[in-house]
Amino acid sequence: MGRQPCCDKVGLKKGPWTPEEDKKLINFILSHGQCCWRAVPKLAGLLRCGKSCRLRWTNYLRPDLKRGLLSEYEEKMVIDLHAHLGNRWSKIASHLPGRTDNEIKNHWNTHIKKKLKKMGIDPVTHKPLSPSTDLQLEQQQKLSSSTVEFSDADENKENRTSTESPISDGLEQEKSITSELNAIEADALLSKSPAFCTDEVPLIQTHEILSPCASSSPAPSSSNSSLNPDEFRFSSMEWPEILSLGELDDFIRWDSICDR
DNA sequence: AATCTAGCCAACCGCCAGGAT
DNA sequence: TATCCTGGCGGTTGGCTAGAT
Repeated sequence: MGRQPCCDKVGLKKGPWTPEEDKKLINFILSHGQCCWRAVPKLAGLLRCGKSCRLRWTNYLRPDLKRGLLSEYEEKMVIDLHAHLGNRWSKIASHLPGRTDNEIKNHWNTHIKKKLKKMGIDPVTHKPLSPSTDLQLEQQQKLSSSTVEFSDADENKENRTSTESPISDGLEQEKSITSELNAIEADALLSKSPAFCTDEVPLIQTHEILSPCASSSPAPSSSNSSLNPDEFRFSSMEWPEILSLGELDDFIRWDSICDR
């Protein structure tokens, strides 16, 4: 038979997280890494669903998250990626280090959509909304000239919409996009880093968080739960408020937790 | 100063794929 | 092989805040 249910949802707290709850969750993840989200709330002393804990961690508490608005470059990346991948926010987020799918989704819905509409571009299809005026054409040219180019993918761009083709094209296209983007991102991020919204620099760099044993692994993306606990162990680091909370020794290792 | 409105964003909900039993 | 659970994903909601009246 299968496993036990994630949570019974009875008597569980919902709504905004309190600082206390955050502390408990951070404490727990710091000392045990990410594993068995179902067990986290119980062992961390939280009246929350495991799912809620995972979401809180990945979208808000993860130390490698960037804060603040998306930079102009990140915004362009999002637009280009959306044109190719559609509403696959997690895929898009995986190309933007330190950004979460939720954050990108929100930013798309609240800022980028409006921006594109203003420019006469359909945010869904990435095509002109109506017969373009000179102004709209000019704006579109500006946008396209400043966006990240996809050599192969762009050739077919005209014939498809974000909702149909990018998804239906399947994994092959995504792979090519991904490999192109990796190269593009590396260059672009490096070359732009001096002006890369300095107030959005992550509070803590990934390499400062992960212990040497995990150094061969890439920085955790929005979905890094596949890491085994030994690969995802925090090194001793400064984390105001958190490390002073104590109680860490009271927890047991994930190995034994997961066996239960 | 009080009320209303719109925008933003954190969090929830429901579905799905993959894995465990 | 069938059943069930987990983790992940995208869509949606609701509360908070700032600006307008």
